[in-house]
Amino acid sequence: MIIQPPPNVTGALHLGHAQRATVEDALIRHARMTGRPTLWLPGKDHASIAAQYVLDRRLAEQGESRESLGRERYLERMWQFVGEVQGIIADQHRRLGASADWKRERFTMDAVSARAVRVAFHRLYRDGLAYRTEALINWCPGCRTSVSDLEVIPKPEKGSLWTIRYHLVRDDGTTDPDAWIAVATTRPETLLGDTAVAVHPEDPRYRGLIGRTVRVPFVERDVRVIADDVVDREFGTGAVKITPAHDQDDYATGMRHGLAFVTVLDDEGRVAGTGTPYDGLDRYEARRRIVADLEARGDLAAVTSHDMVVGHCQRSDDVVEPRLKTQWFVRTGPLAEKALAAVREGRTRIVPRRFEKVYFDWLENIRDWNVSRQLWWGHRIPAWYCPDGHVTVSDAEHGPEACETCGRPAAELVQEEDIFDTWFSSGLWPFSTLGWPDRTEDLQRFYPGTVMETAYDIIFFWVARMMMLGEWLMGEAPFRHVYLSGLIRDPYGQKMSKTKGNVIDPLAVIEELGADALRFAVVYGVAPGADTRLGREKLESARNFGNKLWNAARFVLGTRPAETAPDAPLELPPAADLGPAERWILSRVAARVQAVSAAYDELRVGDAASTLYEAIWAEFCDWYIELSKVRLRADVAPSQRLATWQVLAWVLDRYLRLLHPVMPFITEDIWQRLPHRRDDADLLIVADWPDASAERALVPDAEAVERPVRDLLDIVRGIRNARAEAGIDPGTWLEGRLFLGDAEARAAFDELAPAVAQLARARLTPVADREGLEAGEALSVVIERHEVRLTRGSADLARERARLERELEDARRQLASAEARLANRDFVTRAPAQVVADAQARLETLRERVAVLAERVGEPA
RNA sequence: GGGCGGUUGGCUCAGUCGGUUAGAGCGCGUGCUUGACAUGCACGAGGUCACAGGUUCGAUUCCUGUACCGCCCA
Repeated sequence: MIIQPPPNVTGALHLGHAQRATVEDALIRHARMTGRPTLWLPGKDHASIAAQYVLDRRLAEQGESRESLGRERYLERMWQFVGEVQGIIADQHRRLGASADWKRERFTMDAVSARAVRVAFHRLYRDGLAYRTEALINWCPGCRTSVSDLEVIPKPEKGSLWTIRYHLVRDDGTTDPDAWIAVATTRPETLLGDTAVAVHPEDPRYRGLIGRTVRVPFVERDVRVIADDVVDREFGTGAVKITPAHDQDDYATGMRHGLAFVTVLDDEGRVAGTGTPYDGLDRYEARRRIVADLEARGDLAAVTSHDMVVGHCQRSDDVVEPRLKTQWFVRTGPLAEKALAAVREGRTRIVPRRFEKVYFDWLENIRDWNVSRQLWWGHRIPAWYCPDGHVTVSDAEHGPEACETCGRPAAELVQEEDIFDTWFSSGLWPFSTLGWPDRTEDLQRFYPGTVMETAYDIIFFWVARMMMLGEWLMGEAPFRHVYLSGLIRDPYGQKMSKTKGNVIDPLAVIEELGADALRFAVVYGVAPGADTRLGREKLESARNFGNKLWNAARFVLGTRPAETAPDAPLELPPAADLGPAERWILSRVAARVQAVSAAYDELRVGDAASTLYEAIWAEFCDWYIELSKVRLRADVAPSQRLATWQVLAWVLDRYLRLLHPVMPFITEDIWQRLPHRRDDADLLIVADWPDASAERALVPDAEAVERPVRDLLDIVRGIRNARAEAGIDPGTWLEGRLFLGDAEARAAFDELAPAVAQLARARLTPVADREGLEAGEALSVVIERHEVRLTRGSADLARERARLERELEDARRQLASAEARLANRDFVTRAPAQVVADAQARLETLRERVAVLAERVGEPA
């Protein structure tokens, strides 16, 4: 069960979505094939700020604005706009092959969500966790709303540090032109809201000034010099102005010292209410004027350039201003405690594990959650105020019937103008999508979910909030696993962005290379929490892989023996008709089924993809298909030809099933053309997942089955290498003799001789012992306990000798190292017996190899 | 300032509980119209596993420190 973290309703599919959707889809498809009940619930998020930002720009093009329309008409336009674009992202997910339950698609602004928001807030209010107060919040003058701490992006900037003189006030109320305290500030315009000057209590420079009164320029406000040990004596002059209504630290200082809080900026970031000529000026214009005026009156003591960090709005990039505002807050302490416990107790696991620390740190230091936003697009806070100042919070669709406190009728109540932070409704998503607060069948069946997948940069926004609200309102964490994916970057490790122009559009990739290629490329080899670099090459190699699979399927389908009935079911031949190569590939398949199943179970989709790439390309195509060609030839007994083809079809069927979650289109297409078992489903998407133990039961002893064939394949490789090194044309057939060092390999060769000959382009006559190899000057290939001697005069014998000498030298070096190791008494006595035994066996093999090679080269061993 | 992650062939990344012989893809070189596939096949070159110490019979792997890169938080 997976609830899709809802993408922004106004957005378009980007690679991050594509990657997450692919992982989620692969997990869901795997679960579906294993017969588990699955639900993948898709949705869209209304994204207040982002949506308003987009709509406002559109409106501006038409010469309209939020203000000119008014709230009601603005919202009409928004719904209209959302109606136009809301299908886009879902369609794009469909094109990617996302097998979500589209009938249940949900939207954070639909009626069910709206009700969930009201009920949740009412519950929190009743539980004493929602309250309204005036507090310092982050204000974005561009978006004209408060924003979350997380939406304020600190950016380093070159600024200035202005040193300003505040003159001391004499007993007669006039200022002393010759006595002042110089304060340093990066935001001189805020001096209009200063209500104190602070120095460090132990700073000898200012000890005599503590308690004195100074006058703030322009507003002519008299404020005291206070002592507070948060003041950094090293910064500037060691004296700072205190603006409690416009600075986080000053706010705290103001609270400690009981200072006045004077607001001097309005919603648009203009100076307001100061009674000075600066009123109505933009904050930066006011800054310039104030600096100039200070200079004119001789109170600007110094200006120095200053490196600083300034908070910008994530959405509009405006500089965020701290401001006092009356807002609704959610008390996070009790919520965070539960959310922390769920992970600490292992009820929810974060993958990869190291992100648990990030989650803990954040929740342990969380501040109360400011849920009010001064926007229109979103869920309006269900709080009503009566003329006497009473507050009524209601979860009823049309609001309360009367004031909860004094009973005044609804008509006299006024609803809160503000809406909820988008993340409030997102936080309810894991259960609001299932019908909460009703105890629906879905809710009982599918809550909590299995996996929540999202990018790690969104752990606080989504994961933490869903955890808090799920624990509190449902009494249970909303998911068992939190899977954090990494970010997709360009081939140089840069984040993709439109301004950099390095964006890859997933839809263009789907057009050109196909959805399967895109899916494979974005999951191939990726690990949870690790960023991925994606470029053209990787996309093309994913496309090539699909092409390879397609061609392999063409081979299998095209070599179907005429004897097989067209509707013959997929089945394996009797064990007696299996050759060594067939047993080998079946054993390899069993290992892959095991590995891929484990990978999906452990959410390692990237590993599943890599494993299959290797299995299908390097094992099935490069070796088994090549081996099978010989056994499909017309001169082979029909029963064996049939058996071979059945194995080909069987293996292809297994790999199609294993690959289906990642590449659903091509696997389904091919699978439809293959024969099936009698009890198979009609569609691969709902076909059975292969069972690892059943596959293994076909060829129980993996090592006994695989080793002889592996040895023969190594011999083929060795012969190819020797030929190439000796400069023999690859088309030339060679004659040779083959000595095999063990009975298993000999038995395998009895059956595979034609295939080995074909692959190595060499007709090999087996001999009983090494003496039988003597056949004049020619190529020698020494593999493990086996040896091949090729008689062919066209070889460049000097090069052949050089190759053998190189091999001999290499073998001697390895032998020396093995001997040294075993000569070490500490190793023999302290290392585990198995390791020593392995080393011993290896030593023997190397000795023999050195002896044989030395003899071939003509040197004494 | 605190925390996290990374550093492995030209590039991108794997590397199991520490076992001596470190893998893959791309790129590169050589040769191939071998009847599934040139989006391909075969073969090959290329790595003192960032650096310095430590633990160990043995370290790419574990520990400490250093350098550099990236990210998160304040």
